[in-house]
Amino acid sequence: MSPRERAAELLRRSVWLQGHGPPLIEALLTHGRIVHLAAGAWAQSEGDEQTGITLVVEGAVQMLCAAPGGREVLFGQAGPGVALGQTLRFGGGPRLVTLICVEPSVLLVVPDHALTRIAAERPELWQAVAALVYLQLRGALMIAAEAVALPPRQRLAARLDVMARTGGPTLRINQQALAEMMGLSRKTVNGYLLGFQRGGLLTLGYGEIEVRDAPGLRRVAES
Amino acid sequence: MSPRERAAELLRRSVWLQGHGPPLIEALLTHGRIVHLAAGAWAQSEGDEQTGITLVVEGAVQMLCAAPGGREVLFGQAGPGVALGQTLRFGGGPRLVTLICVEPSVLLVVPDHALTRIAAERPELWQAVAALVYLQLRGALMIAAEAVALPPRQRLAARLDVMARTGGPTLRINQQALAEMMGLSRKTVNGYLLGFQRGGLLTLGYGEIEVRDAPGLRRVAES
DNA sequence: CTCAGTTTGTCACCAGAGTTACAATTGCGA
DNA sequence: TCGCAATTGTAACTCTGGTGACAAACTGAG
Repeated sequence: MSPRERAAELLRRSVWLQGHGPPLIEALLTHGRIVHLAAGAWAQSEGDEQTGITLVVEGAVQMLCAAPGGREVLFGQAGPGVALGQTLRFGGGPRLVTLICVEPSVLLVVPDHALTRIAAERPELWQAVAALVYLQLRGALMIAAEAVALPPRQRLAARLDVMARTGGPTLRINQQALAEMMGLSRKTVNGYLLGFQRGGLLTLGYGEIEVRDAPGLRRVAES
Repeated sequence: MSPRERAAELLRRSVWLQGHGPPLIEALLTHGRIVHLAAGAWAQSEGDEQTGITLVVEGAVQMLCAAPGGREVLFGQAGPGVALGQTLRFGGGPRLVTLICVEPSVLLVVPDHALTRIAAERPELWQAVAALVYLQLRGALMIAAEAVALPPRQRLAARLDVMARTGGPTLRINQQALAEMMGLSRKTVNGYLLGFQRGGLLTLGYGEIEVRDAPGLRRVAES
């Protein structure tokens, strides 16, 4: 299946485009651009390409966010089907989210100017964009709520549960990256993971985690 | 000044409505509803009123978010001018954000069905909604990034700086609530606040904090 | 097959935040 | 004016997680 067909399929399944029919999908594919990137590559190169909608078609990208002190903090990892919307129109400042490929990846990029062009004849596009951004807001709020409300062990369990639900039971992430995005040390994360494995909730591999009992993880998170 | 005039003024100043002119503001005021609420009252009562756009016109509301385990966690406090957009259209589940008045407040509530009605003749409304949600996303991401990247002291300083910038230098919040939304104990927060006060960064009062040196707080956050 | 680089598993030590409890202060209403 | 409730300031103790360092296991390229 060609990347374009794969992207069309992912867009058809996406929640934020539900109810808008094929024409909008067709427009996004026509005005957008398919880009192939190597592992370690920045997703947004330069120019106005850095704002708009980005859809992960194949591979996986890490999402980083600028924090005070000029630090970039890892806060998530996205696989095929995940879409990100961002814009620089408000407040200026540095880019909100940075994407870095963790493996060779294929992305569909629809820059801001392309969105404007599509919206000229299909104003309902903005409703879909609002829906997309709202879904991201939900995710970000959940992360923030977990971070302030849950102790480390529960937080880790909750995050693994979310990742397993959105990207399948096999998580391709190493413990170093996982620790970074939880705000914990690798040692601590490793300790809890081994505990979860002893409890049969998951299986640890080299650079991957196989979730075996998602409800069990949720129970840990809620305890 | 009447609440309606005050709301109109706040909407005119709002970033997310920039570039859309008075007609949209007029429509929001016409189809929306001004509600007066006592301290401690829930902002969203029931029905579909609970989704749509809510603008704080006077007073202050606490924003709570559902976390795993059925807990509601406080993650912010909003004063006049702050707008919140939410919807239940995607993914169902419980409401994303709950608003509770901390003092007698006046809100402008524009429910989902009113938005739909406005958009019927002004499709550009959805662009404004997308912008509003995007601003909220930015805020939520900053909170999440701070929570995972900064140690407690820096995190507190960063948050105080943000609050002072969005709501003026006089923060009307008690240390208990502040501790809750930072995920720290009151004792810890109290200790750092006293330290900041000794350094001349702020002044502590009964149930309020007067920020005197926002750049100083930012320096602490980035250290 | 071999080797270099990456990832995981483990240790001892220590700084720092949580907990519980109580006293002092402030604001508000009777 | 006088209490009552809310809020702030403070203490001793416990315990969890961070740090730095190292060995073992695994992967992939040559």
